Amino acid sequence: MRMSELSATTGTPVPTLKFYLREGLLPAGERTSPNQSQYDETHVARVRLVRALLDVGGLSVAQASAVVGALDDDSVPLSTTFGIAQRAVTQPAAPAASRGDGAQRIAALCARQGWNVHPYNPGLTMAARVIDTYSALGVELITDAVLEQYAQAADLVAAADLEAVASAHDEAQMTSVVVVGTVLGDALFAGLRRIAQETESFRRYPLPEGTPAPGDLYNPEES
Amino acid sequence: MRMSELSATTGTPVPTLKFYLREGLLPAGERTSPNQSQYDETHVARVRLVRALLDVGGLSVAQASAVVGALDDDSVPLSTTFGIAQRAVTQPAAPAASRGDGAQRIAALCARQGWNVHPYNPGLTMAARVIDTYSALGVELITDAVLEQYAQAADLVAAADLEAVASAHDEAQMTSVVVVGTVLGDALFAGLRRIAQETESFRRYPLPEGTPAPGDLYNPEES
DNA sequence: ATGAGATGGATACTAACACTATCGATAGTG
DNA sequence: CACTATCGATAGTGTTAGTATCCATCTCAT
Repeated sequence: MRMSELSATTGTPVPTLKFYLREGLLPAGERTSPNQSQYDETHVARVRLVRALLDVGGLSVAQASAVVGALDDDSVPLSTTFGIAQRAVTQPAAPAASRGDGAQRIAALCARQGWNVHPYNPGLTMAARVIDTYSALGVELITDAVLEQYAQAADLVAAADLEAVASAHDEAQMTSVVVVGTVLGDALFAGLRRIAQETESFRRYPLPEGTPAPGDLYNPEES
Repeated sequence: MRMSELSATTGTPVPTLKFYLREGLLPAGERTSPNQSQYDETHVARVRLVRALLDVGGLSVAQASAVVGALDDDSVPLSTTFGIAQRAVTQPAAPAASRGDGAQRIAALCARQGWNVHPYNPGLTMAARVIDTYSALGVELITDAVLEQYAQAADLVAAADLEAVASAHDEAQMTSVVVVGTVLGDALFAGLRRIAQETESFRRYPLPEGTPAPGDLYNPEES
């Protein structure tokens, strides 16, 4: 398969493919002559993966590059692949930026949940930062009860994630599922959360008669 | 309070504040003369909110602008504020882009979960798109069982979200909690999910003796 | 075999985004 | 009354994610 065919198959312009080659997102094809290369199905899959990470997962090119780098490195045991994928997709927060009690609250939550996690896990910083941000905004409604309910939900999702990983056919697919799932799972859950929020919102606060439905606020002037 | 003091209090440079004023992220102060304005605590809070949306929530300036716009518009009933916040923070996906069965699967999931949601809810598109993306990547491991576990988790989180909203002191704070919670909740859950994933991963796949711990893969050369 | 079109590699350019800097006219302050 | 601060406008900067152009091959249909 030549580059134009790779472009046609994936719907990605040739200059963009060249860009991905330059950035290391896409491995070079097999060179058949000094300026000819052959691409195959793995390249098609890789381009689709990259587009998924960028478009759906919202990663930057640099982050996506780190992710596919982890995918290509099969020397890493599966147990640690999560960490690599997580670190790749989680932007490193300013380390000493959080001077709130977020870190302690998250640590206490981990203890209550029986979570045993490495201190470098980026989720710790991420969650602590959010807690601190709530405090800084004066929103003190994120009680430990709320936090624990989030934690239970996280346990549920993590169990589902690992279940999906476990049902993979081989080690290579497992790794791929881990990496893809880490990124796409965030988006999937965010979408479901929005649906559940709306349902729960109407359950608690039914619209009075005659009030415009929320869908009527859909702004068609944006299109 | 003058602009320099607002800048000092929030740790945001004066030119940036001017930029936020231009972009409508920050309302103008009370003008005391043609070129003097007074700012108050509401401006301090607003700047902190904007920084939280941008830095922690990862929103763009345009998205943050839409969010604070929804905050400022108190003519909207609370029941629909979620929808506005959601639409503001969810990038509109290409509408006809998904030709997979993601939309049907999500619709079926909603039916099973008893979710009653407006068709314009951005979570529907978002989740459907993720499902389609999994399919396009050849990862067929997101079974309905996995999806349902995600949905249960989403219910849990949504209930916690609405619980937090319900405990707000007044309508204004409620709206604020809705908007902030929609954005920060995604980040909070993502962090907790990473922690739960690592815990669950080690539970299922314990490291063999002598294998480097995942934290040892923490790459200090990045700093 | 030969000319139209594609390819690889290099370089340069562009649009969008989030600031950042400068300017000129005025306003408040010691 | 010097001096800094402010407002509003305009312009410039650095980063990101591509696009575009060139050119010396290379391929393939005639």
